[in-house]
Amino acid sequence: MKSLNDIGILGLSNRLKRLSEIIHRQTDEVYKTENINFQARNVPLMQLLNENESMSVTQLAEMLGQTHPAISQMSKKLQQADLLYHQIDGGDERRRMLSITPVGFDLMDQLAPVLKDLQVVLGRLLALAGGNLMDNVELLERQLEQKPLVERMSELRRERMINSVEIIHFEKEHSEKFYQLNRAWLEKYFYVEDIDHLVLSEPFERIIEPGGFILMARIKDKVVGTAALIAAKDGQLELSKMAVDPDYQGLGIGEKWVNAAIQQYQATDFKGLFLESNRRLTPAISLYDKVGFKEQKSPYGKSPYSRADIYMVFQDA
Amino acid sequence: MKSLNDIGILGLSNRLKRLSEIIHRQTDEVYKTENINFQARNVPLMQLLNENESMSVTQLAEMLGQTHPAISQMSKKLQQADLLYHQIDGGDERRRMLSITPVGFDLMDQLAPVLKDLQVVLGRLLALAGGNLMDNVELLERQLEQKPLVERMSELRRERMINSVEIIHFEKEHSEKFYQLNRAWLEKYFYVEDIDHLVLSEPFERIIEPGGFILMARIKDKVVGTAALIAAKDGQLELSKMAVDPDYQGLGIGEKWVNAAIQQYQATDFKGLFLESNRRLTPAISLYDKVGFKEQKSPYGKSPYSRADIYMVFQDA
DNA sequence: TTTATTTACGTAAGTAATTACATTATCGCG
DNA sequence: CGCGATAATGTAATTACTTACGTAAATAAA
Repeated sequence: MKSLNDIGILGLSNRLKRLSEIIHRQTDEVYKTENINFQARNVPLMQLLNENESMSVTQLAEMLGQTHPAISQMSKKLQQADLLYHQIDGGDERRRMLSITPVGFDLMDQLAPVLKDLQVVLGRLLALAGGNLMDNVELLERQLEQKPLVERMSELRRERMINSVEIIHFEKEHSEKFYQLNRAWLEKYFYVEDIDHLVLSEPFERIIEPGGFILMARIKDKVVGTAALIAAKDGQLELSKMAVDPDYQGLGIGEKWVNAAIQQYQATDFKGLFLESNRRLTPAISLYDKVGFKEQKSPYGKSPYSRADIYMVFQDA
Repeated sequence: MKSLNDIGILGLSNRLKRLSEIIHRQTDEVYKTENINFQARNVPLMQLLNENESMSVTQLAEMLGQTHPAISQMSKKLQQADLLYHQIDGGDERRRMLSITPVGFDLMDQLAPVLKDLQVVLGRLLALAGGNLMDNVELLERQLEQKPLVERMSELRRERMINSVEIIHFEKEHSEKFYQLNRAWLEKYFYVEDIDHLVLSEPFERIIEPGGFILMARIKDKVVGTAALIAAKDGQLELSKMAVDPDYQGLGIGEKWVNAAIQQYQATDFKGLFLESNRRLTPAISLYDKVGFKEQKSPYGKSPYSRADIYMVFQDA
């Protein structure tokens, strides 16, 4: 029969809980055999108060990694047992500063040698387990706090998606998709100008025949992006018609995508690569900047596209 | 303010629990964002059934490390949700074999890619944490199962006690204690013979003056054991009058104690060490054997002590 | 075969936490 | 200086377990 071990890491959480409970139960057992009438779960709280004289409920909750109701309820019971008492903080009337009573200190004194011994015993156990279990647990905790699983999951997918992007050359059957993606992009951010319609509806004639290129981005047979390298004056290429399916935006495809266009340019004899864009598209601009496009004054004067207000030239590294 | 970290290993249990809960909560969150209506806590159970077709409640409980009522309750809910069903085992009418329904399999299919991704993400996390967290957790669990904390604690104390035993030479002020310990021992196992009374009441005159030794075992100013090396015929020494305070018996003092006597013998010019005892005292006999005393036929014939029925001679290693 | 013990499972009750909500005090800002 | 936002606490309800106990089937012992 297959065990949870084979099933793997997902049982980790259960495992941790179980180990925690074993330690808990066994520690309780130790106190019992020592004739100390006290539950293990209260010990960390008492220890903190023993070290710190007096602390508020939320402070304790934070340090013990529990919710404040948990501490509130514990403190209530411990106060009933005359082990703790509280005073209202002078500065803040909401705050109840908890402290240990004389009875509580007696208990702690009684507990102290047992705790010391437990420390030794557990220390030895941990040494057996490589010694860094505590650190590892803490590390994991911090990591998960910084970046929760949900986020890590979407990162993984994003990564996978980026890896699965293929760059292919334009074929006749892509014409419609080319038109759709670009039109959708234009309508989202600007409006479709006459010159757009002209170029988009006849990509082969307007871009490829004059010596340019069109690259399509494909993820699992689905075309999700376009980019065109159009032959311009002075033997230069213009990067243009970059559009990505909205469903796949923000996934980091962009960078891979622009780099593919640059490579394509570098494989040709053209002696310059530039693009025109709009300052409003800050994510795009910063991406261009990142891969090596730097802003310059346009040598052409006014662009045929009214939306263009920035001119960037690729600087070979 | 001092944190739980400073307080140390005793917070381990809490830490583990907390980490477990974080993973749990975050995994739940992942399912939610994936629009899978399922709780993380049920996953290991479903996985086991997915791998194994059908299992009984107690089998599942054992493999998942939970109690059978927990599984019973879970299975009830999962059956209500039409994810599981049960059949009564042909061979054993008490046993309810749980299996996944078609609806359940659909869910598992839906879950599968998410689980795979989670596996990857957690795998990376664990790699960060050194990679052997799982093993360490498992190791600790096994260790604690084999030898619980209570036992480890008493081992620690025993160790400490053995270390704190001091061997000192007999002084006049020990006379009374010497008498008491030996008398208590005799009364417990046998009865006090006349010759005992003679020797015990005048230790200095009867043992030390004729060239023998008396060693006392002391733990923190408390004398807890006696042993005498009595000069016998043929230039031999007889180990005798070994008595340990009942409160300190069974703590492993004995061995240290006998070895001290042997060392004392070896520091002298006596050319032989033997003892007489009774076969009923099996723990003592096996201890003597362990440190190097071997049974022989008594060369003296009948011992002056009627309780003696075994004669053992120390064999130098 | 009868009888005692063990095993499989369920139900009830208890526990230690949680979330959700209510209350009151403090803070910050126009 | 008032007034909404935030913070500190408590209480209630919920949850996911646990232990304790009961029942019935299976097994071992007499």
